[in-house]
Amino acid sequence: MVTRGDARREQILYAAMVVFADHGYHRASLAGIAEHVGISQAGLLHHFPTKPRLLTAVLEARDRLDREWLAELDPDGRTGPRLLVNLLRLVDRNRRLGGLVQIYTALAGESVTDDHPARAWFTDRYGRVTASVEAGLLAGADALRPDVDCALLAREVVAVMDGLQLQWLLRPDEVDMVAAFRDYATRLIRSTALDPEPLVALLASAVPVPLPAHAG
Amino acid sequence: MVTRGDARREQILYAAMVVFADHGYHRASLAGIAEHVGISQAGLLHHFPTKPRLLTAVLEARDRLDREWLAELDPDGRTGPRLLVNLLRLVDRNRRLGGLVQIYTALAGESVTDDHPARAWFTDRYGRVTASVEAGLLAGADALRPDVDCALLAREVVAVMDGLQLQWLLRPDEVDMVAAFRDYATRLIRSTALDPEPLVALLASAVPVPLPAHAG
DNA sequence: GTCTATAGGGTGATAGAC
DNA sequence: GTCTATCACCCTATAGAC
Repeated sequence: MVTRGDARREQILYAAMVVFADHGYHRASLAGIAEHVGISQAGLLHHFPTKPRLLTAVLEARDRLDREWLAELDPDGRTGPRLLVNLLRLVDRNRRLGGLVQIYTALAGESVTDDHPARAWFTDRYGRVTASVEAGLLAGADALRPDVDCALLAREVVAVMDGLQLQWLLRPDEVDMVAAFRDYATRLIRSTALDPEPLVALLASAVPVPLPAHAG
Repeated sequence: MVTRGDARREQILYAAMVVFADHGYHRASLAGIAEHVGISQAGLLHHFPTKPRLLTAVLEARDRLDREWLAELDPDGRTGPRLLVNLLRLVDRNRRLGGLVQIYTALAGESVTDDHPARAWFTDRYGRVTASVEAGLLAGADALRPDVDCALLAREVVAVMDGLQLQWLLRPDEVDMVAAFRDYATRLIRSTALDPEPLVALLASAVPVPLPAHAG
């Protein structure tokens, strides 16, 4: 539950999300974030005492958002190859959200450096995300060919989503992540599911309007 | 050709590669790089007048290294699905190189932010890399099923390599990128090549000693 | 809860001696 | 080519008034 007194905090969190996405963590300044909110830098520090703690709060807020999206995307707890249909919808959602997704790519890349304050969080998050995808695959494993390695496959699926996102952020108008992921997921289903064609059809119609590859 | 007078420059380039990889671009300091070389910060600036120009030089040096590796990996200009065997070798090489690969992930993530000095370079590089993979696939397209979209597939392959690398950098001892990429490439060949099994066998023996997934 | 003022640290780049 | 010294800047965080 969110009390009324947290309104300013949420303003700051949102502004910090935007500024971290635009400049990364180390280049973002507290003064810049405070300016977005319309307060002074010292005023900001009243709500979040240090910069790393602001970052932590931002990442936790993103976590909550992610959980809401996943719950909304996957109300029936769909498993096995059908999971890919939900992930395709997630890719499409990320595309429409634009800059707010950038924070992951910008911070994840930055975080691989030695003692980055977000490193533990990302290490953790990848563990949870891949484990969750793996669990989804395992739960529907009876619809998959028996030689599928769900652990390796989970890492692969997450890797494809991240890698496409990086290419898309660098060239949004030339890279169609939805088309690329649909192509990937279709081939993946055909090579791992026991009864692929119904799922392939679902995938083809999962995201309402497939965009042309080079839309202006 | 490299003249003897460039020795110091190369020392600096190497040190910069290491420090950028460890800390990213913005957190790396010229003084820190200079210390690795054993000279002063002002001494460094005699060879590279500004920090962005040092970064550019580092990226260009990595480019040259990459080209040498690719030439060595692919002496016969192998194309089509066989390209994947060479890429698996590249993944293995990256694993063994450790920190020197990190510079790509660290800088690529950082570069998606608005006006990062490496952004244009990465945008360019992804264009070249995906185009080169696509060209390789197209050149061997007669060994592929006719419905394969080489452009989308090229982006996908690059995405898998990048995404796995990020996961591996965050948890080097838990993520086996070679195994994951081999698994991916095997499935990909089976679902796209007209005569997959010889290539699958090649893939299975391509990297001498497959590591156990959770080696200590 | 928000402000101004400032301490205290680090940075990229320049000037000029050797 | 390399150094020391220094400038000018930006940053996080604190102190204390309102």
